[in-house]
Amino acid sequence: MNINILVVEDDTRIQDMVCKFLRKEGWIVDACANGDDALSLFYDKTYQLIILDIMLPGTNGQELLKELRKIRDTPVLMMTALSDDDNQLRAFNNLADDYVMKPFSMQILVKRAEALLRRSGALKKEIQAGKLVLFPETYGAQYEGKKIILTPKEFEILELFVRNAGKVINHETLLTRIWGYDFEGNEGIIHASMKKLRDKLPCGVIRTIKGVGYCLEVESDD
Amino acid sequence: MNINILVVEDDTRIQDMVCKFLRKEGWIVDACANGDDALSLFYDKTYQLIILDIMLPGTNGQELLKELRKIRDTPVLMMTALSDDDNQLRAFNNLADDYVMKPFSMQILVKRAEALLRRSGALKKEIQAGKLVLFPETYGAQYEGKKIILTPKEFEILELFVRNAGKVINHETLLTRIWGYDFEGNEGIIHASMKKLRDKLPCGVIRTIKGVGYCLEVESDD
DNA sequence: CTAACTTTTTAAGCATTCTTTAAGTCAGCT
DNA sequence: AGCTGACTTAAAGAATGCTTAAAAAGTTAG
Repeated sequence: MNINILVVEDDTRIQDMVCKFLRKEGWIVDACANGDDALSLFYDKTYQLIILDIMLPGTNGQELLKELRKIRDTPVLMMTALSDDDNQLRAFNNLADDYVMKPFSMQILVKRAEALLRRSGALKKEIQAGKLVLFPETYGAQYEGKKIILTPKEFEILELFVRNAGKVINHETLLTRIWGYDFEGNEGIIHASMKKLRDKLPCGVIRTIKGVGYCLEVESDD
Repeated sequence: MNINILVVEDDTRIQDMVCKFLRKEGWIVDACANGDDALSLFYDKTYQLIILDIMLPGTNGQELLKELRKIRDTPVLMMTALSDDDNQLRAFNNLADDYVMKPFSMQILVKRAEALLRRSGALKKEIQAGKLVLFPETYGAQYEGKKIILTPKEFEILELFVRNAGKVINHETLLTRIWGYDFEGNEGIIHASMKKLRDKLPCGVIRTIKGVGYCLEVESDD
C-alpha cells in the first residue's frame, strides 16, 4: 500500500529537505506552506501521517492540529523551532503524536515518522479485527481464513470499519469519509452499501446502532 | 481497563519521580532497576507501555529492547542521558516508539507516554461505576464482564447515572438532561424508560427514592 | 390500624422513525 | 452490446420512544 504524507512548512528550504528524505523511503509526499492550504488538504485527502510546523503564516500549527482532530485521527508529528516546554505540552494536549525541535537531523525525523507509521498500522500489509483480515494492497479480504470478494467501494467501507474496530461510525462520518464532503447524493447509499457488505459477511459482524450508525463487532474474551 | 506501565531505571531518584507522576494519572506502575529483572517482567506480564533507560547495569536498554521485540510489540519510550543522534537512531532501529533526553520535564514525559498509550489503543474510553462499565464509543455496556445491549436512549440515561454514581438524580433533572428543556411529553416516559433499563440490569442496581428520583447503587450492601 | 391518597411499577399498544430489502437506473469498461 | 459496480428510490419491516392506564407499593392522617 502507498504511504501518503503531508508536510506543512513555510520555510521552503526545510520543506524541500524534509520531502526529499521522506520520498527516499518510498513514501508519497504532498507539501504546502500555509494553514489554509493545509486545511483544505485535510478535508480532501486521507494521509497516513501529517508533519506540521508550528510557526506558519495564517493559522498556526496548533490551531491546525485542533481543526484536524475534529475530523481525523491521523498521526501528527509537530516540528518547530520553539523549544519551550509550553508549546510542546500544548501540542500534546491538542493530541499530537510527536514533537521535534529544530535543528534536528533528517535521519531522526524520518525514523520518528516511521515509528508513527508503524504504530498506527500504516506499514502493515494486512490489517485485522477479530476474525476479519484485510489486504489493502490487493483489496482482498478473509473471514476465518475464507476468502471474501469485495468491490472497491465495499472494501473501502470495510477498511474504515476495521481501522476503527469496536467504535461506532455514525452516518455522517461514514458519508464524508467514504463519499467525501461534497457528495451530492442521499443517505440511501449508506444503507444500500451496508447491505451489500453484510451479505458478504457472516451475520453479526456489523452491528447496527439505530439512529446513530454502525459498528464492527470485535470478539470479547469472556 | 487498567493501564500497566513498566519503568526500567537504575537511578532511584529518577525512578521514583517518574513512577510518581505516572501514578498520578491513575496508571499502575511497576519499576525495576536492572536488565535481568526487566527481562523476566517482559515475559511474565503484559504492559501497555514500557519506559526504558538506556544506561543500565548489566544488559543495557538497547539490548533489552531487542529482546523485548522478539516476544512483544509493547510501545516503548526510551529515556536517556545520551544526547547523541547515534543512540537515538539505534533506538528507533530497534523499534522504539519514542526517545526523550534527560533532563526532561516530567509533564512532557507523561504527555508522551499518554500519546503512545492513546495511539496504541490502550486508552479506550470507558466509564465505570462498581461492576457496571460503559463504552461510550460503542454504546456498549457490561455488568460483571457480561455484555448488555442497550438502545441509544437507554444508554444515554445509564451514562448519566454512571457519571453521577451514588448521587440521586431527581425527575426534573433526568427529564431536562435526557429529553431537553423543551420536551413536550409527560413524565410517564421516565418511568417507562427506567423500567426498560432495569429489565436489562440486575435488580438492585438502580434504587428508587420515592418522591425524588433514582440513584445508581455504587456499593453492594449485604 | 385502616382508609385515602400519592407515587411507582408494570404492561399493552401505538406512532414514528430508522433500517432493511429489492428492484431499477446509469455510467464506465471489456 | 452486455457486464459490473455505484447509486437512487420506494415499499416493507422492525426497533424504539412514547402514551396511557391499571396494578402495586408506599405514605399519611384520622
